[in-house]
Order: sequence, then structure tokens, then C-alpha cells
Amino acid sequence: MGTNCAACHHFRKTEWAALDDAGRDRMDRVRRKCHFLPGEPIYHEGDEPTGAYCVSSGLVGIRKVDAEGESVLLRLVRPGETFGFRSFITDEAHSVSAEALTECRICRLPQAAAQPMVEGCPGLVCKFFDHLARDMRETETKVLETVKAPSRLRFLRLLVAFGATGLDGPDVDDGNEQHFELPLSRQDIASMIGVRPESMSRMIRAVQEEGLARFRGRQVEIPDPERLEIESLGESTY
Amino acid sequence: MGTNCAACHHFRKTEWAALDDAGRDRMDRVRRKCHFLPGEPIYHEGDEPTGAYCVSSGLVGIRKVDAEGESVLLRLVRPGETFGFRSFITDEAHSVSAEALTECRICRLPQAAAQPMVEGCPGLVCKFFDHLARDMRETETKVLETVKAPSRLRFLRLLVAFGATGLDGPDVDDGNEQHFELPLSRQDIASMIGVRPESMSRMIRAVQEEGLARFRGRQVEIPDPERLEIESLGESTY
DNA sequence: GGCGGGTATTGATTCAGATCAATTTCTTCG
DNA sequence: CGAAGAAATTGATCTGAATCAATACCCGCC
Repeated sequence: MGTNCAACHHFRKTEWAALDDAGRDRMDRVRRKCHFLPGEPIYHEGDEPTGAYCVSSGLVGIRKVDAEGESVLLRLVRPGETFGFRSFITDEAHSVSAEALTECRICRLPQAAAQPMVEGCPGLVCKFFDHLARDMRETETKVLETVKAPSRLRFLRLLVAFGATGLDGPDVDDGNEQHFELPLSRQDIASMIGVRPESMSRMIRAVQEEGLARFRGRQVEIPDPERLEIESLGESTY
Repeated sequence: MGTNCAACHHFRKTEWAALDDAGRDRMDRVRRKCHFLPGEPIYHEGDEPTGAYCVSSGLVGIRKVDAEGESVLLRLVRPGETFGFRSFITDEAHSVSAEALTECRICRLPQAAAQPMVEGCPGLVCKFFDHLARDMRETETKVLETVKAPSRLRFLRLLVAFGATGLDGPDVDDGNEQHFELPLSRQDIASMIGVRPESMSRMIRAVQEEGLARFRGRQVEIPDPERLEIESLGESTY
């Protein structure tokens, strides 16, 4: 956690790795370390561009709200990942909001740095294009799932995904059993799946009674990850 | 419809407008005009990158299919718009499929041209980034709507959107009444809204009986566009 | 410790939309 | 033209998830 980004152990995995020396210098000079408490907003939908962000630690949620105040949690941003770069590059207002779901350490590259940064390094836009393309793929998949897969499957898939990536890789995986933290409130899980909290509760209980997973607070245990994965695929009896 | 793109009346609105003279030359040399009949596939999910496309005329549907063969129509591509550029730029397999919904004239820039094209003109990637960012915004909105808005509202919003953009702008709008073609099969409309065809039928009938719109085949008449728009917003009785 | 406010669970009921099944209407083509 | 097949409509029924309404739980704080 020195003063320069290149020393950050996330650095090589971020888009910033494409920067040349001049770019890295600029980066070190203008980026700002920030700290957010759980629930704190980072930016809101409609805000003018605020810059690009890079998560050092903690979990960030990307959310979208409609006219009636109903919201969905569109995706999560984990340590080592960047976010907010869409507005950063297109210089348009944020179309989604970002919020710290857990306590977070985050670096921010202010919007003022956007033009020089992007112009000074064409490769950077390509990297961010790749990132956006990946996000797009996942969002498209989400549309498809939301429409076609019953909420139970969506939930099981979320568990599988968390089992695979956890906050940073599987937490424990001894004797085939898996244990990890799902660092989200029930409401937030519900809003990722796209159901009401009441339905979420029932679903958690049902899944628990089926023996697919055990829930104690935010701790999750998967007795048989393989079985969970199979169940998460659906019942296509080919 | 000469042999060079710059002469195409869509040209200035496309991302290719960012090309320099050398790029335009290359473009003219390597792009290929294609023709598709209604229902013909242009590329499939999983296909290796096939290039970037530009619609001259007709309507293209971008679709995604899941393991069970269920599909959604994610978005439409109209004349003057480009598509397929994600694979073109990232050089990864297509993550969605494209299909001609009506008879189409389309220009294709083969994948082999991708690298030189992109390297020769950094501004191009920025343009495509903007395009992708816009698609992303719309897809995120779609997730939110799918989860929170009842299908009736989603349908009304689709009508409003078509009334506003039609195939190329409102077709007729005399004495406040509006008339346009919805160039999609009922099944395709259903798969845009995310409901079953049976439900679609019922919904069309219901909306018709409410007097919000009249349907004859693919022709749609909106007696009172303003009323439709208000209804499409939902019943938030503040 | 115990009080108060948010979060989560549980229960009873309702409802939108899916599903299953049967026609009807449109297309296409021999 | 008329038959065959696909697309669309209609009807009857079922079901997953929302809604409404209580209660239980958890946690910071006086």
C-alpha cells in the first residue's frame, strides 16, 4: 500500500497495467485513496462523471433504481476490479449508482484526469472496452436468466458463483465441503435475484431443508458443491 | 449505394465516420455487401468472430438462447446502426446471435480487417466504446424493467418506443393519431417483452379493448399517443 | 439490562402469467 | 385451388411469487 499504484498487488490485473511510465506517474499524482463504510453511497445515478474507481478491499454494489424507487443490484465489484469507468471515458452522467456493501478501501482517479489519461494511452480504452464487453455479456445473461429461469435456479446459481469466487477464491474446501461468506444483507440478495425479501426468506429455508446449503447469518456452508452445481443447471431431462 | 461507404447516407452517423482517409479506403476495399431473408441467421452465439456489420436496410434482431433452448430478443438493430463489433474488437466468440427479422441489406467488414482497422485509428475504439456503453445502459434498464415492471407496462413502453422511432421515425402522426408498423412476429414481440406467446395474445387484446392501440397484423394505430405514454409510466399515485 | 428501530422470518391470501389443450387463421406450395 | 404446416388466438386450469399483516430477531445505545 505504498504511494504508487504500480506497487499495488492488484495493479497488474487492472486496466491500468496498459499505462506507460508517463501515465503511471500521472496516475500516482492524481489518484486519491478513499474509505467507505457499509451502506455508504459512492456515486448516484444521474451524477455527473466522478472519475474511475479501483477497489482495494471490500465489496461494491452497482445498483439501478426506477421511477417508483424500486431497485435491483445489478452486479458486484470485488477487490482488484475497476468500476465507474464508463462515465470516465464517455464523459456522460452515471447511469447506475455505486455503493459500498461492506467497509471499503477504494482509489479514485478524478474525472479531470480522464481526457489526458485516455489520449495518452490508446491501449487503455481497449482494455476498458474488454471490461465493458465482459460486463455486457454478464448483463445479457442476466436478462435471459431473469426472464427464463425460475428464481430458485437464479439463487442456486448465485451460490455456485460465490462458492467459486468467494470474496477471493473459495474460503474452505476440505473434504469436498465448502464454506464461505455471502457478504450481503437478505434484502440485497433478494434484489440481486429479483424477488421480494419475503420470497427470499422462504427460498433460503427451502434450499436449506433440501440440504443443498446451510445458512447461519451471512455464513454459508455447501455440503456437496457438486450436487449444488448440478441442481443449479435445471431439470432438463435429456 | 455506390461502391464506397463514405457515399452511404448512413455513413456520417456510424462509428466509421471517425476513420481517416486511409481507413476509409481500406473499408471500401474489404467490406462486403450481403443480403438476408427474413428469419435468416447472420451469426450464432459461440461463433468465432465474423466481423463488424452495418445495416443498410431492414431490421436485425439480437438474440440470446439458454441451455433449454429458450430465447429472448435482447434488442433490435435498425438501418444505419452497427452491430457485431464487440467480437470484432475483442476478438472473442460471439456471445449473442444475430438474425434478420425482415429482409435485410447489410455490409460486413470481415474479421481479418479488425486489427489493422483498430490500430490505424484509435478514435474508432472510442466511438465503439460509446456505442457499447449505450447498449449497456439500455440492457441494464431492461434488467430493471424485467424484474420490477409488470409485462403490461413493458409492452406499452415497447409501443411508445416504436411510435417514437418506428423503423425510421414516426410513420404518420396526423391529427395526433399515430400509425406505424411493428415489423415483428407475435412470438418475437413476446420474446422481447419476456412473456409466452399466449400471454402476448391476451395482452394485445386487452390493450386493444382499452382503446390504447389497435392492431391489424403488424400495423399498429395509436389513437392517443399521449395517453399511451402516460399509461406506460405506471400508476404511481403520488 | 432493557428499550427501540431496523431487519428478517412466518403465515394467509391473491393474482399475474405459465401451462396444457383445442381451435382458428395465415402461409406456403404442390 | 386446396392441402399441410406454422403462427396466432382462445379457453380452462395451475402455480410461483407478490402482497398484506403479524411476529420474531438482532444490535446499538441509554
